[in-house]
Amino acid sequence: MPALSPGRQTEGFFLFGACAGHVFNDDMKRTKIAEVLTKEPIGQEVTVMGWVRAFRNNQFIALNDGSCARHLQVVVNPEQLGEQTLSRIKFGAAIGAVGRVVESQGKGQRIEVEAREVTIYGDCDLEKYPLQPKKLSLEYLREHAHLRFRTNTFGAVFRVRHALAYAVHQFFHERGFFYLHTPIITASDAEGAGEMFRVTTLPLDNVPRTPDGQVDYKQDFFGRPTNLTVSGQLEAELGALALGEVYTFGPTFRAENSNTTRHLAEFWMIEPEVAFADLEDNANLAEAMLQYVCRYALEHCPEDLQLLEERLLEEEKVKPQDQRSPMPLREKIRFVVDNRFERLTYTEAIEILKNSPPNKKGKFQFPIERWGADLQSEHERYLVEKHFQKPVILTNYPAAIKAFYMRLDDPKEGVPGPTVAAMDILFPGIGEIVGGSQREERLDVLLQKMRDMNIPEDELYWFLDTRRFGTCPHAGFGLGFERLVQFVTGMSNIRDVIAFPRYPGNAEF
RNA sequence: GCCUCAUUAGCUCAGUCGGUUAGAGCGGCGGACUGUUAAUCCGUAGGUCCUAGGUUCAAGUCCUAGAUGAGGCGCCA
Repeated sequence: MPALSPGRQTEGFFLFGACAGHVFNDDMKRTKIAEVLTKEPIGQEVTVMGWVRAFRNNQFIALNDGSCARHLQVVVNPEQLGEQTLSRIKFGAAIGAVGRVVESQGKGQRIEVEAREVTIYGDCDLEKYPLQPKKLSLEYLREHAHLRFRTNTFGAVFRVRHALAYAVHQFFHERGFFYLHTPIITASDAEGAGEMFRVTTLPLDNVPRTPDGQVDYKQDFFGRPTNLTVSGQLEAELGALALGEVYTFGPTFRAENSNTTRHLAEFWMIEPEVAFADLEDNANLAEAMLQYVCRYALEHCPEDLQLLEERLLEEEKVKPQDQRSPMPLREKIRFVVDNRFERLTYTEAIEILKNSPPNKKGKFQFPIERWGADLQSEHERYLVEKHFQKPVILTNYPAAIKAFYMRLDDPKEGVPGPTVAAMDILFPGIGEIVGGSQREERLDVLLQKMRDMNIPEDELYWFLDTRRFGTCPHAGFGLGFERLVQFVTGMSNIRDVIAFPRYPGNAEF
């Protein structure tokens, strides 16, 4: 690490990292580029630090420090600077500059910094540096994910991701929800949300066995088999039935061999759980939350979203017309904020799909024939993207295709079979972004369901205790955070909205 | 897990019907440049044509298998 200021390096870096504030070290104040560009403190001297994005005409440095999408133009005097320093101002180099903020003579920016002093913190060897000052493919950048934060696109994606995460907490906090940290390592695997990653300290090359040849988990760290969590829902229910309204927001793990643009083996999930709430309350909450966080991003990330919108436009130029987004990115987000989501039952959806042109013309790969079949993504896409052209909340699915904990509906005229109080929220381009339900709070109904579905009661005694003692109607949902980030940033592959994606065959970095 | 497509210079890609010495743009490097905006101009280096087999007088090009990547499907959030 190049010296910043002898004797105070450690403290300087600590402060810089810890509070992201103004103090860099005691004799040097770093002003963030976002602040310089917003406040435009003309005539004042500032110290800025960042990474060189372009050096033009031996004079003009485009400097970016990650605080915002825009670059600050730093103007240097090549004669005053000297050849030695001049030759080290290269794409990717970390530099600092001290100088006066002035109105720019050029057309591309309103203000610039006239540097009287330039410090090189870190050189960048461009023969070896994987990034180049040119357009790089997302696939290439994915292979260099440790450096892709330094590009315009990924800078924007991760600033927007942060804003969305912050907005999620703000939304729930404002409504009196408590943030509950549910366990990441869990012994429960009866929920059936997906394949699990085993957590063990047993030696794989010499696994202890019981006399009958089974793995002896009594000798494992926890004295029993444990896995990484696939959902915090069951634990969140325990919290909700005491604290009233809780939410979780944490990492979730699925060992499914999923190879798609919307699945990860490690992803972040938001799971609110609300006591004394039914399915309608649940749908209202999910809709309000999605609109709140989308509005927050529109208001707080205008420049990043503009950049991402232009990027998407550029990316879609090469696609045929019918595969392009019907609206520019920000308009699409605004549309979600301003319009009520379409709500309909599974039974109603089946009727629409049955009579839809693609079904009648045999265009669906899986034709809709009977009530009770699970909807394929082609059907969901038709409803969201063609029929309603807005987010859709589908409710009251057949009980047979949904999880055991969902509340059994009262029989209803015109509905061929038993249904549960489930809901899925479908977004254009993303598909299922939310899955939730009113939970089965009646012990006898729940036990019967568990027996029918072969779910062991004794392992879930703690879950069933909520129904044994002071049970109440309650509901909740799970929202895939990366899918939300996908929607808001317009990134088409989920691997590009999480810093270090985990998926089959890939755990780099 | 299944299906489809791709893999050629650092990156993005072209390479005709199987035929002589595999090209371009960008990027890099060297130089010029005191108002640039993906700066510009001049010069220059850079190749295991993914790997292993096979067909052929001859393979970047055709065939087989594998690896890697992308997209779609399933599983879901």
